[in-house]
Amino acid sequence: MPRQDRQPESLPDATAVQTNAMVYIVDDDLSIRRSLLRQLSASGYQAEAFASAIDFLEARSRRLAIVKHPRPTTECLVLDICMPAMNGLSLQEELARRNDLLPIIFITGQGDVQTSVQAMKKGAVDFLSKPFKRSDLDNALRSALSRCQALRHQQDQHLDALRKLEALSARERDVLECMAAGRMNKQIAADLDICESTVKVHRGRIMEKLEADSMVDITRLFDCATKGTERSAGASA
Amino acid sequence: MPRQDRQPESLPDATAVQTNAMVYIVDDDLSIRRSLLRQLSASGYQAEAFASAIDFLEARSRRLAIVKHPRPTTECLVLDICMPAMNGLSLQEELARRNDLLPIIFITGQGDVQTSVQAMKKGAVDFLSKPFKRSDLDNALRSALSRCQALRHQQDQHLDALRKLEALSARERDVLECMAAGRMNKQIAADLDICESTVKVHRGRIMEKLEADSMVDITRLFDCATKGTERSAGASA
DNA sequence: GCCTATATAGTACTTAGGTGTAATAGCCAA
DNA sequence: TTGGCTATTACACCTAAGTACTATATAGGC
Repeated sequence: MPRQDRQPESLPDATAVQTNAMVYIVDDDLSIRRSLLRQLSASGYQAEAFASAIDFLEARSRRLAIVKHPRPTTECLVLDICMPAMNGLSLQEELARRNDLLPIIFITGQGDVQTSVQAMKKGAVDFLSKPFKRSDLDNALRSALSRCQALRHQQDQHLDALRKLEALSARERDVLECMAAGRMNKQIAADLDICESTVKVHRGRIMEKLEADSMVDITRLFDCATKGTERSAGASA
Repeated sequence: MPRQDRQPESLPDATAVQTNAMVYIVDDDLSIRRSLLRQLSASGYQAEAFASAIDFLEARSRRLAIVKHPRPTTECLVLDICMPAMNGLSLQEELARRNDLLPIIFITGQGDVQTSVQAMKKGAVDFLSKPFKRSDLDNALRSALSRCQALRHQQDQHLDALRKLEALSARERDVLECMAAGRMNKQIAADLDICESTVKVHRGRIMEKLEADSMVDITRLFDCATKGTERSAGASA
């Protein structure tokens, strides 16, 4: 039986991170937005500015609803802390609530220690006080976009694994769990109180549905689907 | 052939994090040290205070040299930023250079945003400005000790995997890599230009040396040893 | 009722993997 | 030089896993 081709599993190239990168700006100050747009453009990024957190969230919901799964660009957010209506920290929290892994660089006029620490604890990439050096922002952008790629790659793998597991029937999942625990067919049969030939049938279907060639593939797929989508930064409030 | 018993692979119990926990204090101000020692004691932690970063590093080197591998206690560091000779950030860097995963809670009198962000970017658990609420410190301690346990568990697994791989001969490692790539015996034989029976012999020895019962074990062990000891926090300067 | 998906079981056959024994050869250190 | 470790190959044997086909039973949807 011919197997499907395996995709080359391309890892992100660290040197070409900002190719086609998109940087969002959220700041209530028009002059700051203009200045950032200019600078980002000059540094070779695509950029889009929003005057409020609400505007940004709306645009983001719309965009994610349209393009859905295959998000081609690497992206990050440059976010002002102090804004009327909804401030930067609230926007950060809302994005986290939406499970949106968009990396955030905070910028602020009069930042205090407590706010900056709070932002960093919740996973911000950097926290720059105005006025900041252009190189500081560039470094932060590189870091943020690189993190975006890494997170997206990890999340894509996780979602792909989950999607495949969902294609299994309940019984097949039972068998898969036993397989991932390193049990042999006869042991699985005893565990589930069925006979070995049945286990073999399930196993064959599992291998087919999961597009796996070997127990190595099965183990990696299972572990990838099983581990939570761990946030790299400590998500303690 | 009877296999060795497998250890129960006990995961840290999140509710009992501070059992036997050790908290180190580094601050040049005697009154602060005394006050922290009192508070930590009252909260049920073991605590030890040092007047300078140098003192602490010396004590730590001595201790790690003696007890070596099995470090029984969960531990973290409460560290002042502003100290003569070697300040808190430098101590943080030195610990990172030593590959010491000790989680750090910074405390400071007159902290500025830049310093706090720098500390957080390098993986600090929290950054408290004096005077801070007792509950803030307690929360930070819980978070730090929990991170300590998680990191240590992860590091122990990684070191154990590496130790086992080192027991393999060069050729056995070649075969192991092919196995971890999901290759079959005949393919491995072709890859390494040896015959299949030889591959089987290597494979048997590998299973024995790695104390593995199945390809599931092999895959997990290999992946655990292969992945770098990733620092969870972004280690970008 | 018919069709489909699923779970179950059995049989027969093939391939892959693991074990045991034996033998040869190179290398290094006592 | 001898002894030990490693790598290699061969052969025989056994177990585990995978495949193919058939068959029965159940549940749900049209």
